[in-house]
Amino acid sequence: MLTMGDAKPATIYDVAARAGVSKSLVSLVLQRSPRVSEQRRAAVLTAIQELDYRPSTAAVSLAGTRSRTIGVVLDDFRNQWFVDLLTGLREALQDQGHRLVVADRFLNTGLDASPVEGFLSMRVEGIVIAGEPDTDLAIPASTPLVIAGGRLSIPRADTVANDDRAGGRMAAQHLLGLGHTRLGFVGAQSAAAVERLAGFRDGVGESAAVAVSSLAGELTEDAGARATRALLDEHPDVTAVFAGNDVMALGAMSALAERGLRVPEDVSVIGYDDTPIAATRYVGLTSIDDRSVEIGRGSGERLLARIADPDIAATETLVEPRLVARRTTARR
Amino acid sequence: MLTMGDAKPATIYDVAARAGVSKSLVSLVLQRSPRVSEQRRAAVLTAIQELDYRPSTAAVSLAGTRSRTIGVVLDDFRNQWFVDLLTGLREALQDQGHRLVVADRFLNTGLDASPVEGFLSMRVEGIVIAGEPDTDLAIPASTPLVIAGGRLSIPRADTVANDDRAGGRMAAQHLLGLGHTRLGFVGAQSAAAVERLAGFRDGVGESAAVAVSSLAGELTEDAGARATRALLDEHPDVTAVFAGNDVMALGAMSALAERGLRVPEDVSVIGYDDTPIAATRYVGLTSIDDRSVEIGRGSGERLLARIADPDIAATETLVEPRLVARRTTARR
DNA sequence: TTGTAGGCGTTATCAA
DNA sequence: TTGATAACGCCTACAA
Repeated sequence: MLTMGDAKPATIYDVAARAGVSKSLVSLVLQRSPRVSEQRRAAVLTAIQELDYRPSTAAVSLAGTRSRTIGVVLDDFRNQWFVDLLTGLREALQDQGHRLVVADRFLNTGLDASPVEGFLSMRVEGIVIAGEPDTDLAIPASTPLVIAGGRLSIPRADTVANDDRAGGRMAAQHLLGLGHTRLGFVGAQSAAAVERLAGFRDGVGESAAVAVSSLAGELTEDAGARATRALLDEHPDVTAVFAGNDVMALGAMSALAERGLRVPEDVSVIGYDDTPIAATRYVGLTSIDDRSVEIGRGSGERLLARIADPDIAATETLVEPRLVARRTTARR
Repeated sequence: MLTMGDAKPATIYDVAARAGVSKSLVSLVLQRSPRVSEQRRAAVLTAIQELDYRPSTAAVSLAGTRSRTIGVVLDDFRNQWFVDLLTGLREALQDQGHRLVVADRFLNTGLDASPVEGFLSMRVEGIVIAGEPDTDLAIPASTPLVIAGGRLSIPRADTVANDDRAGGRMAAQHLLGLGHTRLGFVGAQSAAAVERLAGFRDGVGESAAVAVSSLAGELTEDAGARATRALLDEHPDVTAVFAGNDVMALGAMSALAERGLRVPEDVSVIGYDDTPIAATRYVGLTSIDDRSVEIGRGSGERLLARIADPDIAATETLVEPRLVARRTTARR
């Protein structure tokens, strides 16, 4: 790592002086204006190099008409799905010259009441909320907003989310295709899980029996284990379990192991979200990929559209998920 | 979620006019100056409320002497250890009125050459680099810098990192305490792994035999599996395996399963980093907790000290790790 | 305790 | 194609 000495950051004045031009000229070069002679441009560019000049974002966004900044609110950095979401957002936004600023719900509490407050102070041009938005967030109607991956829809906000119902159907079809006829579902009373179950039932149709064990509360590993134990008590004959998400699927696998049931020889297990844990070879969990990259890209595009024209009608986009077959599901 | 109408953000002028005072007075109230009459303060505060006023961070940092912003560079959002690191950093920094801005190496590429470039443009007061820093990062000597969790030390940067050697010793003592005498290590040629192995050997001393299977390259799950196979081929009698990190430990467990060896009945396994995966009940991996929260807190404190006095000597802080015993290690 | 005025580093609007 | 000059929204002496 090189570390170069530098006392105070150079300003546009320094650059102008060194290049022997006016500050306006420097500004034009910075904005890649074509109406600058090659000669002057070169002079400015080398001055910038020599002085290690970097425009102050504060000054830029204060003087300019737009901040070129998008705020992304994550519910929790621990939920890894945001990684793919960001990838998609990047593709859609930063290539268009927008800067992404991410914060989880707790990042700057104490300074700002909420990450949204902070973003508004930064005069972001738009906000992406990843996941289920807090119901008490106060976002001015004038701020373009898109909910990525959440099911709760806000009047003036675009929504881009995984098609949970379609995912449920895919899980069903996968298991039916493997010859399973006695299926179980373990989940919780969350909006997503409810949709996934609905799709699952839909996909199963009359072809098989579905036993459901759904708990109130969180979709945790522990809940997955408890729900699975209850399921097995009631329906010891199930040969496949669809879990509301990957974490619950892990819990299900623990519970199955406790009963001496092997996965996938005795019971197949399928999760949802295709988290990194599912993708490890040690776990190798068959799962439904919610296509977070796509959700991110779609969210970014919607946001750009709304920034361009704030008055367009809000849309609701559903992204088709994809099944990733691994080691935990097998032919009956 | 409430969404309030608002066309253009209110400025300090609007607030001043509404409260019937000067902008300076408003500014004083914003800075919680005690030299303001209660009466005026109240008037300003209600005006702020009514106008939904929020100071522009751009204007604040441009006009003020300090940006009150710290940049945090993560190598990759997928490495979950940054979550705890941020928790520690928050405790140390944002309570002191500093705003945290996080970026991984790719977040704003295309706009800035690197996240560091972006931070310098924001005129951050300090930078925290999480993990191993890129060797070609150009950071002005005038910017306070601390490397959190990296072993590579930079001349003028403070370093706060996990004591890998101590962690290795702990792993050894744990296994010896459980009665194991034929130990294996699977790792890779990374700085961290080398230290961990050194500590491991140190902790074992003359009490047991250590077989090493260390590959070149990355510390991946797959490498862990390959290294473990090689280890078992050479030393089929090992009863415990210490892996360079949790991901490799997962690979080790896969390889053991392939050979029909049960964990922990036949072979104990211990990882390093105490990642979320290790903490799941399904995996239940005994691991060394590198105390990322502590590293974050320590990094924040060092950074504050360096911001207060840029000329203090750089320090190197080692944080004592902690062993977390779970299901994958058992008495011989 | 409160107000006035200048400046922070840019962009934007005019002239030249 | 270039250069003055006025904003942008706030902080900070300095004055009152």
